[in-house]
Amino acid sequence: MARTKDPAVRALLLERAAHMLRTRAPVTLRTLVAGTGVSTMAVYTYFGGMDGLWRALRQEGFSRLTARLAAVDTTADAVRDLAALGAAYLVNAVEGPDLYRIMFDAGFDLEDPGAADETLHTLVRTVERATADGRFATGTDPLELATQSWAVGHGLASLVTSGPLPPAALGHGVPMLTALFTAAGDEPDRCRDSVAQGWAGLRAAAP
Amino acid sequence: MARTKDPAVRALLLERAAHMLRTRAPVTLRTLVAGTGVSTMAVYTYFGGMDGLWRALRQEGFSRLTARLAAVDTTADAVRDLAALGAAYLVNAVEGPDLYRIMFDAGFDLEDPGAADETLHTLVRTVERATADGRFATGTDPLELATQSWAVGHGLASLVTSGPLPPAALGHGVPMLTALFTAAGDEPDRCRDSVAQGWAGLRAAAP
DNA sequence: GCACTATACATAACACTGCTATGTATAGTG
DNA sequence: CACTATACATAGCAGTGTTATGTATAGTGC
Repeated sequence: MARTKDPAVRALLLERAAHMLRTRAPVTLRTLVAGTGVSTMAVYTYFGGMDGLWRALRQEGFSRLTARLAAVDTTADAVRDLAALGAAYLVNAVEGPDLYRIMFDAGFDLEDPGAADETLHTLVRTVERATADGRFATGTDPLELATQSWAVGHGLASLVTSGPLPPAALGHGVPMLTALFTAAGDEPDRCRDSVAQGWAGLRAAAP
Repeated sequence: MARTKDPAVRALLLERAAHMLRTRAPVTLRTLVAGTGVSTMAVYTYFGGMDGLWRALRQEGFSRLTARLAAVDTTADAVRDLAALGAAYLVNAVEGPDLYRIMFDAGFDLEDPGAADETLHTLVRTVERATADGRFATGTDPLELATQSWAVGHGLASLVTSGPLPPAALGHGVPMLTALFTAAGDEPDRCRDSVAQGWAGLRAAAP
């Protein structure tokens, strides 16, 4: 019926935008398309405008985060895995601070609102596994504990990437998660070990 | 030697900017001065440009936060006070979400970098008091626990004001702080009581 | 008291932003 | 193969923050 869109162009613009964000170059309509050969109109045909580009970029951020969390391997120790997920979350944030910042900007409107839920769901499932293994009290609400773990991760990631806290502050994740999991019923010493192990698998989370 | 600046103009612009932020009106150079009688140049003489205005606005955000925390009354129960400070922090964030968001934007460059430290120091002093009262273990690092409490507060505040979590999620602050303080050595039941009491003084924190 | 000067402030133009109206070439379809 | 809907380029628009220029005025040395 007519010319069809080239998905490669969309991917190129998205990749270039992410790169410019990483190198702290100002991402504007004209600077984005400069050098790519495509015209400014491409942004409108593929994203419907700059707002659409930012939305797609937020989506991209969640996709990368999801991939990061999926790369964390599952072991017999669910509490360890939970800590490993937390560490992976922080690594993702500090490696792409600008992309991470954008993910939580502008009223949080995404192309696919389920993307954030999926991230949270990974945590929920791991909490359920830990509870099934008898690590947490039987009455534990998985969504509640997962949300609290997320808040801890986001709090640290945000304060570090924003500037007020130095990168070393990410280490607070260990005692904080340990406190959270212990309060949920895990045996203190064992919990400390599990969290420490999961935290050590911090490098393994990088693809 | 020459004409002197009128501090009232500066305060007026700052107040108006904060109001426009609160009412979600776009804050731009021209919309800011529109109707005030002053010209666009005023922004440059008083703030050196829009960047300076944003910096001053961030400063204003920290000032209001500091005032909020100072309004929290000190009781004999330091752990209760610590929870009350956390609640006040959250109230401040949800009552002025846009101002709060700005506080942690743009690389965190403030006019007075000590403003954030002062906020944190309020928490540090309260932790020290709780430790002196025998609530926390003697080896407790006040700055460490204060920072962790801040991370909890900021994590919740940020996720709620950004959208992913509903306002009701602020209630997670109770179990989270309880877990943190219990891990620091406080007796679980007593801690729960203290935190609940501090959290109840949530309305009292409003000036 | 007064000329002098440095400063606050207004006006207008500048380069830039995202966006849209218009025109053109082309890929898919009957 | 003609036709049409669509991708895309070009150019102009209103808006942004910033800066150059001019003017009036508040403070200071005499």
